[in-house]
Amino acid sequence: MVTKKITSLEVAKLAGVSQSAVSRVFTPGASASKKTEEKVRKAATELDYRPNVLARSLITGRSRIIGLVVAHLDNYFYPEALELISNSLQKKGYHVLVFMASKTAGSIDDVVDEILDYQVDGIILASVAISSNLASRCNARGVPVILFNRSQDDDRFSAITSDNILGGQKVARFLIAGGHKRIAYIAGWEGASTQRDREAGFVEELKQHGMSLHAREVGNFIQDEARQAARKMFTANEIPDAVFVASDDMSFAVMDVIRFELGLKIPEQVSVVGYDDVPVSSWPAYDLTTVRQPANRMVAETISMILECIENKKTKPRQIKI
Amino acid sequence: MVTKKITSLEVAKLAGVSQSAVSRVFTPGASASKKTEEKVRKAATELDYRPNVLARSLITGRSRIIGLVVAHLDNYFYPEALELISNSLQKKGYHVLVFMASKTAGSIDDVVDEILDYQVDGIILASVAISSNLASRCNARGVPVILFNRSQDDDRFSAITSDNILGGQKVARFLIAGGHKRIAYIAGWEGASTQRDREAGFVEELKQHGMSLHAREVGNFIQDEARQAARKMFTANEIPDAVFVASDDMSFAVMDVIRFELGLKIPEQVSVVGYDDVPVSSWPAYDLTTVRQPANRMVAETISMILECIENKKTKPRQIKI
DNA sequence: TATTATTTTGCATACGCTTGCAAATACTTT
DNA sequence: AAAGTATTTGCAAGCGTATGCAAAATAATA
Repeated sequence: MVTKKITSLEVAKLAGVSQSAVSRVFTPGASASKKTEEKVRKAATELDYRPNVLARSLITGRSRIIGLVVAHLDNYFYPEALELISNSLQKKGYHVLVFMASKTAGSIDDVVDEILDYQVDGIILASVAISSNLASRCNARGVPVILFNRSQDDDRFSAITSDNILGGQKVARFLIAGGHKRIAYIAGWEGASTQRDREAGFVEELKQHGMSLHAREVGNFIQDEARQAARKMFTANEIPDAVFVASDDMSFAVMDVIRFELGLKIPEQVSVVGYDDVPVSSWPAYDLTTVRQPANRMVAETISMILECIENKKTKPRQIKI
Repeated sequence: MVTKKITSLEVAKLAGVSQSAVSRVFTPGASASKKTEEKVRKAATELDYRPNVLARSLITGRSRIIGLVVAHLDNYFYPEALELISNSLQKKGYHVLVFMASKTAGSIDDVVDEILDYQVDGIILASVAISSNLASRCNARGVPVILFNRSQDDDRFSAITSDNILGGQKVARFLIAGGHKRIAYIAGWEGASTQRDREAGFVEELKQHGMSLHAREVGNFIQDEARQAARKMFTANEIPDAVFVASDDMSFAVMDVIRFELGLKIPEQVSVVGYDDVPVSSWPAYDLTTVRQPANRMVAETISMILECIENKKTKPRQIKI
């Protein structure tokens, strides 16, 4: 039960070679003759040996671990992203250390500190903001930080987002084309760049067509608050005939209020448009019109960017819109 | 930019103490005088020093990393569980290394190998089966393995499940009490213990009341297949007046088919009962009757069990039903 | 075959930390 | 103040691996 740990040294002994030889066999790109390689592999299998990644990291300085910070997994856009990210990294030989961050400001910094303790090769922040102080700390340690689905006015790290402004514009055009006159908006958390851009694009495009928001509430990307917002908005004097909700997640809550609490018909009396295109939105019970976030392309971009930063320390951070 | 790494030695120099002293200050339970502690902490803050977890692990043999294998994040029960697990472990000073496992059998073993490379202190398999061979390898290395939401006839590892038999029974009683006569079942993947137990309890309880399944199809826990199953089941000659679906995730697909493809009323013409109680099920658009899986209690039990195994190597694996 | 160019190998050191041990310091007690 | 006890400290070894260097083995060339 208390089985001894198998080290490269034991394998070396059994194979009749030096410890370095064993190491070389398991280090891609190192030189070892066919013959020793064979001997070593045989011994390794026999002893069920596998190199200790941690010890290796200590020397190489690379852990092949990527820290991922996620705020809320209840918005279904994130499980999807997480799955994609983890899978892609796995293929490249990296692995994901997950950290949950409550939205309380300070906690993020603590969390990132913990991440750094693990000597991660890079950090992905999914919809999470980072303090300027912490940013420099990561920078100082040469750990690249990438913002996923959020951008920040700080050129010390890269940010991957979809083109939320364009997305907002498209929704506006869509609703205008549908002949809607009283167009409303339910915002997400106003600290989020995604929220700001979506709204900016939306309002801007309305303006281009000589229209303005008929009503506006804030849902903070939280279903409960979105429900409140919807109740307020749709019990007012003149209710909107269309509403753009800043995330699918909130949209569902809004639709529920509109249909089941207030008894209005969607889309006959009110049109609802969401954002993200999470799987549920295509389920017939909601059948939500929504703006597709190209999650897989965003993830692909994120991965390639973070790997590039890791391989090549001098890569400059970039902000990418998809 | 290429900032030197700050090691305990540098802190020691600055603080005017030995390197061991620094280590002791950062090792809970080690002895250090008030005075040195102060000096060290001051120097550490000044240099922004934090101990290297990896180096520490190399010595202590504990990495404070838990490997978590998840198959599919698209069933919303798992994001929830993942969030809970990660949060709880974080509180205990552990962290989660996530691995996605495609359902293809072999890949699980590869994945677990990769996990072991990281010298994890324990492994949690969420709804994933493990080969017997691998089980012994983990055992040999003294790495506890815990099955979450699945059990297996192998007493080398612990398993945490809810009482799926009881759950199935309850559903049967509920439907019988509702006066249903033609009760059907849509199964999950038949290799899963959760599926088997749910069905066993369900069928058993029907039998107790002198009834048997009116129809049965297999959905494999996959929405597409559940849809197929529903189509087949509800276009037959005598359609069921109630159906128990082995997971919420499948239930939604089934409901969609019943309501929107076939135009039947739920619950007037057909009753649908699911399993898991994922958040969506309580949304009014579905308003699904479902069996609550006590996710937080299951997680709590999982955590306490795995920690116990880690602290105390001689803890025997146990199978727990909640 | 003798010579040179190339590849393979082992030795020894280092990565950043913890920990047993013994010396040194601080605190009690008579 | 001396002896004894408890606490703190530094030294040095070691965790399991990668890697520069020089020696040894092999391949290529003359």
